Amino acid sequence: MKDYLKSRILLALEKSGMSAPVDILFEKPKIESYGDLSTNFALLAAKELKMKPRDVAQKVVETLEIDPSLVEKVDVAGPGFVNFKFSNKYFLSFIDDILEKGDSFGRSNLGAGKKTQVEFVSANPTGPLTVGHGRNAVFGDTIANVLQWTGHVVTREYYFNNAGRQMRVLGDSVRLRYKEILGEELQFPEDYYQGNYIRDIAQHLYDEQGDKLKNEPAEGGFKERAEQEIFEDIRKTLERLTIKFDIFYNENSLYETGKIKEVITALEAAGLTYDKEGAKWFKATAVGGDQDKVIVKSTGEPTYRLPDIAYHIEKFRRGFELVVDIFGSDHIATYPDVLLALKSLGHDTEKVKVLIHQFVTIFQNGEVVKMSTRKANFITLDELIDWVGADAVRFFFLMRNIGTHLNFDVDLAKKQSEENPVFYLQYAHARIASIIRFAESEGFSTGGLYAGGKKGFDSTLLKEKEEIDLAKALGGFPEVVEAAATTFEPHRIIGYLQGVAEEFHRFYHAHRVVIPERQLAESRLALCLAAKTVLANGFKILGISAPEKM
RNA sequence: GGGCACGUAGCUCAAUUGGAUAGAGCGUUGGCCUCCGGAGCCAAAGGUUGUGGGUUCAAAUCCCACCGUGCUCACCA
Repeated sequence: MKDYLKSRILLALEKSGMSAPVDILFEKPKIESYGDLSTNFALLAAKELKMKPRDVAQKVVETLEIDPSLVEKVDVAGPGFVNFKFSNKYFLSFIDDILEKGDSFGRSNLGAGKKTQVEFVSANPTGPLTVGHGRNAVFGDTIANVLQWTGHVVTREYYFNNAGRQMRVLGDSVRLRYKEILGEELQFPEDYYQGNYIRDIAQHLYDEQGDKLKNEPAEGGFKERAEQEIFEDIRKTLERLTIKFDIFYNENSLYETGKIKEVITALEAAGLTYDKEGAKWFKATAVGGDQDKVIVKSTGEPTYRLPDIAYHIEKFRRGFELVVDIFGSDHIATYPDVLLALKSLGHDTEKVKVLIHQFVTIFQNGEVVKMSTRKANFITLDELIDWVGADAVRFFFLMRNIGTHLNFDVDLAKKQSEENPVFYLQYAHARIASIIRFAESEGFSTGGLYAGGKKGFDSTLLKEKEEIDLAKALGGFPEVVEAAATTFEPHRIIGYLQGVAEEFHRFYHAHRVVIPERQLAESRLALCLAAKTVLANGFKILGISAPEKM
């Protein structure tokens, strides 16, 4: 529709001897009575044309030729907006389109098969996932969904490191807890992992092997067992949220295949490194960075930057045309160095999209709970799912723009679990399902409304305001999905679906669907089916369930 | 102190990326079930968009200053 209007406007401009020095863009006016679509090109072009905005608009409208069965009214308003009001016929045509496309309605080829990687969660296996990881996980998975719906070929990837100091401490924490189970009195260091899950792992080892491990060294089986159990927990937690990864990428492989060395060599060859105080530095200041950074410590161990750079080079080498990295605001200072190094090695960093989400602040008993994996005072993602359910967890994390600091009041979430906003949407879906069941029990065949490309209903029988409004809302879905993809903001889909649910409930309260006038009933059933389809497709993207009954 | 992000109704957040009268949910107040699901609908109250300047036809949105909050400034990841 936008393309059509644009071409007509360009034609009209030409006919009246004006050129368009600006792009013609459309938007939906906030106020319904202004029309269905609006453009401000006259306001933008006025200066260039040395005319009043309203005159430009007026002239174009006068010479505009538009199919009257699609557009009912065109007028000039305010300082020079041109408003278009569409016909009911146009809105009702959405119903046919939705029923025809079914569960693929909303898909597009915006991404044109672009090979895309979404890297998210990427938590090292040192403890259970926390609420903070939850935001990352749910957001990342949904971004991946949105990109898939817009025609990207997506790989979901989890990057982790099971080597290094953190993991050594983890293993030793388990060892000490194991010793405690054997009855040994000891001082458990404050900077070790305090969580009860460490005790659980130690207990499992004891249950299986008794005291056979009492002389096992810190580096031995304790660490391996801890990693294995914790990873299994992480995987299970993610699965509860319907999150599945295609690849778990181990940082170690970058060392084993010599990729780390290659990066050092490449940076050296580019003259971007120097040695100082026994460490190797990346000369970031030479390529626009604010300060130089260490890439190899004086101990000979690389800092996190080096594997990160190598990992991203691997992403490029593997052929990803779009690389989406998702992490929390605590990593805000780390990625510029990495991008800088990639760029100076000749890689196209435009392909990398870094999405940073702000922290989740947990309130419990009216107090802020500071989260730390090492200290045991964190709320796990599993607990949160137990309290409010997987659908609500996903929905809550997706409702808000990732740029906001999210306040999550656990007590409130628990208490209000039945009045959660997610239910408003799911209720609309379940209600439609119920209507369809009822209609079938009254002898209607909803399956026959649209079968094999043949319509079994007449949408032009729908004339009520609530019917038109609902059809209008439903037609906006593909555009919203595309907007969510281009802006990387899935919360737009939630706002949209709420509007759809609202229009549906309004329609439902104003008009009965299953009525004696058979043809009208069938048309309304088709409208209901279309609404159900849009809701279900939206839920699919968000990763929440579409219940037939509640 | 530097960098990044944020500040919108009592609370949690939106606002089509610079558009026309700033919107939802929760909470508050008042209505609506002979009827396909009342987990719903309708209505009301609630705002100087942190403050002060600037840019233009138009600013919650862009620029500057200040106030406040979070994250971050490692040879930890």
